[in-house]
Order: sequence, then C-alpha cells, then structure tokens
Amino acid sequence: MLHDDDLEDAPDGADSAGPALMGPASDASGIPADLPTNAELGRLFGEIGDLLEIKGELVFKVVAYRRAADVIAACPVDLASAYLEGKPPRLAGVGQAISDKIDERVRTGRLGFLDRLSAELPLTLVDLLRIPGLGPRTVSQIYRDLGIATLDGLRVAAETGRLRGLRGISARTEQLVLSGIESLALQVQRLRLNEAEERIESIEAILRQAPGVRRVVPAGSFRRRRETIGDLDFLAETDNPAALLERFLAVPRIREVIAQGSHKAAISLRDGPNVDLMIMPPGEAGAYLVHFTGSREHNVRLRARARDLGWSLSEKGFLRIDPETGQALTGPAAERRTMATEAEVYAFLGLPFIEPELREDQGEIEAALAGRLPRLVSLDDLQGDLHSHSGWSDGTEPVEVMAEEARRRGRRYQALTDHTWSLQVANGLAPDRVEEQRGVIAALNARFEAEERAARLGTGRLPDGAAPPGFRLLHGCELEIRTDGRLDYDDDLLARFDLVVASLHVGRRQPREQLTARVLMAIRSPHVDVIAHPSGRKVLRRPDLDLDWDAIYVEAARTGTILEMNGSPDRLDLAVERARRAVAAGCLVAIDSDAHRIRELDDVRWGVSQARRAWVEPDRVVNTWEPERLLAWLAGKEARLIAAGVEPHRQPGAVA
DNA sequence: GCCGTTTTCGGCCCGACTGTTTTCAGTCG
Repeated sequence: MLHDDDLEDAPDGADSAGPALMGPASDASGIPADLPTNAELGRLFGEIGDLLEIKGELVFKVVAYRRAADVIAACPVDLASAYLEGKPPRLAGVGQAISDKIDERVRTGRLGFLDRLSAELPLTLVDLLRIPGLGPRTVSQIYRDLGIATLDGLRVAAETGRLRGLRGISARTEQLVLSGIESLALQVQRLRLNEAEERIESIEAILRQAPGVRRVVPAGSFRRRRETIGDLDFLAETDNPAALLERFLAVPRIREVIAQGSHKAAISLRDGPNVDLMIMPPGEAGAYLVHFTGSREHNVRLRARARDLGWSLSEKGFLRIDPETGQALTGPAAERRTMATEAEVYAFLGLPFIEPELREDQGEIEAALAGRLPRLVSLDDLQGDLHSHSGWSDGTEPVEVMAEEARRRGRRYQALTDHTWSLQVANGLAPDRVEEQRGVIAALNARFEAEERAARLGTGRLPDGAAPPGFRLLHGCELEIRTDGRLDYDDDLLARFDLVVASLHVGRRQPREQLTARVLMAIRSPHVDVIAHPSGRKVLRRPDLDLDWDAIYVEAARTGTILEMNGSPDRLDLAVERARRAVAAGCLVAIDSDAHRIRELDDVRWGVSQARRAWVEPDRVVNTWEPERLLAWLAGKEARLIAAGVEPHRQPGAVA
C-alpha cells in the first residue's frame, strides 16, 4: 500500500513537459514580471502595521493596516493582475491610501512607504513581536535604549543580563524572553482540522470528568471550522470552577502553564498548541459562546453594533452605556443583560442567528441585517459521495467493504473512482481491469437490490436492520489528466462509466497557461463530470496549482462541470474563497470524501464545513440531489456542451 | 487609515491576567 505522499509527489518527477517559462525581469513597459501574490501583498501591509505599532503610531492606523492586510491576503481575485488592468476591486478596509500603495508595489516593484519606515526602524524588529509576552512598547524600548533589533541580539542581551536594567524588565522577565525565543525556534505548526479534533476530544473527555461539570464546548476557530487551527479554546459550565481548573492544569503533556486565574487558564502542550479554558457562570453561556467563537473582526462588528444600540457587549453580556460619559455603567447603577443562548444575543442586536462558520466578518453581518443569510448545506443534506477508492487501485479495502460501509452510513449512492492507467504509482487500472471491475460492481448492485426487495417484502433484513430507500454503487474513475493534456482513457471507455472524476497529479509545475489549458480540456470533454481537488494543494504543505481560476469558473459553469470540494482534511480543496467565488460564478460543486479507507468515508463532514464557510447552499451541491436527478445531470454533459456552443474535446483511440 | 441615511470630521471593542508595582501599563485573545 502506497502512502498518499508517494502517490502525490513521486509523479512530480515527470515534470519534464516543456521548459519553465523564464521571462525577462520586466517587459518594455517597465512592469515587473515578478508580480506579488495576494499573500505577499498582505504580508507587506502586515509588516507596515507592525512597524507602525512599534513606532507608537495611532493604534487605529495600525489596526487599519492589519485589517487591510487580512482582506488583501484573503481576496479571491488576483490583485496584482487586477491593478495592472486598472480594475482594482473594492475591498472593505482598503481605502485610497492603501490602494495607492498596492498599485505602486505592483507597477514599480517597490513600496516607498515601507522602505522609508524600515530605514527608520529595522524590519527585523517585527520578529521580536513574535516572542510571547513581548509587545510593541517593550520592543520599541529595547531598540531605542539598547539598539537591539534582531532575535540573536536579543538573546545575547538576555543571556548577559543587559535587559533587566530596562524599566519594567526584571531578571525573571529576561528568562521569559529567553524561553520565548526558544519556543519560537521549535514553534509548532498550526494543526489541521482532524489533528485539532483529536486533541480536543482527548482534553474534553478529561474535563467532563471533573465534578460539577455541566457542559464543555470547544469554541474558537475550531468551532468555526477554519482550515487550520492555532489555539484550542474550551468553554465550560460548572458548579465547581476550582475542581475543573485543577483538572485542566493536570492534563497530560503540559509544557507550561501560561496563565491561571479564578475563571480562566491557559496552557501550552508539549506536542502542540496552546489551550485556553474559560469558565462560564451557569445560564449565561450566550455571550460567552459568541465572544469565544467569532473571529476578532466579527466580534468587533458586534460590539460596535451593541454600542450603537446603547450597550457595551463583552463575554459577560450587555451593560447599558451611560449616555453622558459614553462608558458602560457599572456598580449598583449597572443595567446588565445576560442570555443563555447565542440566538438571544444576536436577537438582542437585532440580528438573526449567524452560523459559527460564517462569523468571520466576510459580509455575514450585512447579510443578516438584510435578511439574506444563506441556508447553509449540512451533513444531513448529503445523499451520497462521488469520490472514493478501493484496493483495486490505492485504497486499502475491497470494493464490497467500501460499498457496505457507505450503505451502512445511510447513503443512497457511493461512487467508486479508482485511479486510471497512467498513474501507475497508485496502481491505476488498465482498460481490461476496468471491464472486470464493472462486473464486480454490477453483481454487488444486483445483490443490494435483491436484499432491499426482500426487506420490503418482509422476507429478509438488511445488515443493520433498517431498510434505506435504496443504495447504488456508481462505477466511476479518477481520470488522470496527463502532462500533455491527454486523458487516460478513450471516449468509448469513458462513455461507459456512471461518472468520471478528472484530476491532475503530474506536471504540477507547468506554467499557468499550460496547466489551465489541461484543466479546460478536461472540462470540455463530453465525459468528464467532476474536476477533483481542483487546486491540487495540500493544507500546510503544498501550494495551489497556478491556474487561471476565473477562466475555469466560467467554463465549468457554462458546461455544468462540477468542481469538487474535497473533504480530506489534508486537502480541503477547493479552498473557501475559491469555492465562494466559484458558486457565485454559477458553478456546481460536489462534497466528496476521497476515501482510501473506511474511516475516511466520514471526511465528507470536513467538506461540508468547508462548504458552509464558503456560504454554499444545498441546491448547488450535486450530491444533495436525489439519485435520479444526479444521474440525469451526469448523462446530459454532451448535450450541455452543444447547447452552450462549446466544441467537445474528444479523446480518440486507445492511449498507452 | 477607514468610514459614513444619525457623521466628509470624529469616531473607531472589551476584559482578564501578569509583572513589577504601590495604582497600573502592557499583553493577549
């Protein structure tokens, strides 16, 4: 059995199709060829924000740069191209000043403001901010009083006792700085969702055993189902806070207790993330859940709205603001409101309930105010799964085991999509094995039908007792798009599958035009129904393919070719911003497991949460459809190509 | 620096914990 890594990475050696595009440093117009990505642009403005903060600039200006940096990095449109074309999109938080700076960076390759700033304050100071406990004021003081601007310099100063002379820094703080630098060096990566879930479940189990505990809720970015998780957050209701905190501070593999109070504590684990525990007074969970679930930006918006309504909002609930002073009233005069549920908190703000996955300040507040929140797809909406593997290629289980497991989960269809011929590293199927596999699947479906018929007649029962409304194993394949754009099977063979899922594992480093052309050819095939894991990325490990995404969305929408939202927590592909844009462009998606073993059949849930973050509604997801509707759609590809005036991409003759 | 059917000027979110203090600033989430 091959590990996924072998499958994904080994064929990259075949990246010999055509030389890399080595253009000149700039063309005749002086426009630099090394256009910055959105992530790089975002990083630049983040650095400006950091430097301004160290400089002691107005905090709102700092916040403005950081907010712009986030918006820029998350923007689904390639900003460099858009600015070059003179069509910069309107982004909330990016005004004239920052827009001009983006334009300058894109056109000239420079950013004068940052250059001037870093002449004043070394850019390396930004690194010092990453040390836990070291904020802008202290960094500024260290630089101005001691001239220290680098991590190395800081370590030497701490080791030789030069820091402790500064105001507010004792010998103990010096030690904290040293261990902080150390922890940076071995800083743990962010966790993928499934890794975060493992740790959360084990800690949650311990907390639940504490006496007096009523409720433990994992909150934070895990509850929002972000792609990667930094810290883990727990909220708890208990009659005995001391006992719960004691239990928390004794979980296995603690590296350090970071903070410890009467109602909250924070620890760091040896093998990973920081963990926060907050204890809620019974019956007041609403504002706590809101506060510790929403992103910082979402919460800022909520509190601003509360303020407009005359209330100050915190995790403790609402406090009436004194109109004279503008301050929250405290003490005996205080008027305080608490709620048991999040829905009540939102209602108090005049908003409908906002699902956790949407709480990112990506337009959900505006949509809530306008009554236009989406009805998000949920796991219960799914009728089936269009992408899975068996031992025939690189899965671990026999076909019948995967099928039985899918049926046991109540699905109405499961597509078996083993790899094709040319992906030999994954044991891809030659055409004769495809024929053989078709027979196996037909026999299985015949057996399932007989069992269901018998169950309906009362003369037999299904393996788990319950009679689902019918289950069908669909015969598909994961069709390799080769380096030259050819597809792995000819049209005659492709036409005989129930569905074809096409994907690209080889030649990943080709230039954008070539990669895009390969995907577009697959989209224009009369037999390709789904583009699987379209970006080819691996979460935290491998970047996206360099594709012309807008061209792909347009053509996928035009031809009714489905884009996959792959639920494997390693992939989560499409990413949220891409999926949101694809659906806005009219594309259909499928939420698939890409299971190679039984337990991975449940990975569709990560695909569902990813789709929810992308505001996807059920009807856009083809595997929420009834089997009849889905099969009719799959059968209609060629007719749609013709209707749309798209020249079908034919794949004639056998290709070896 | 951004933003606006209550504003083109004047706002811009809130509290706990820590460390070094003697009443609070800095940091963090």
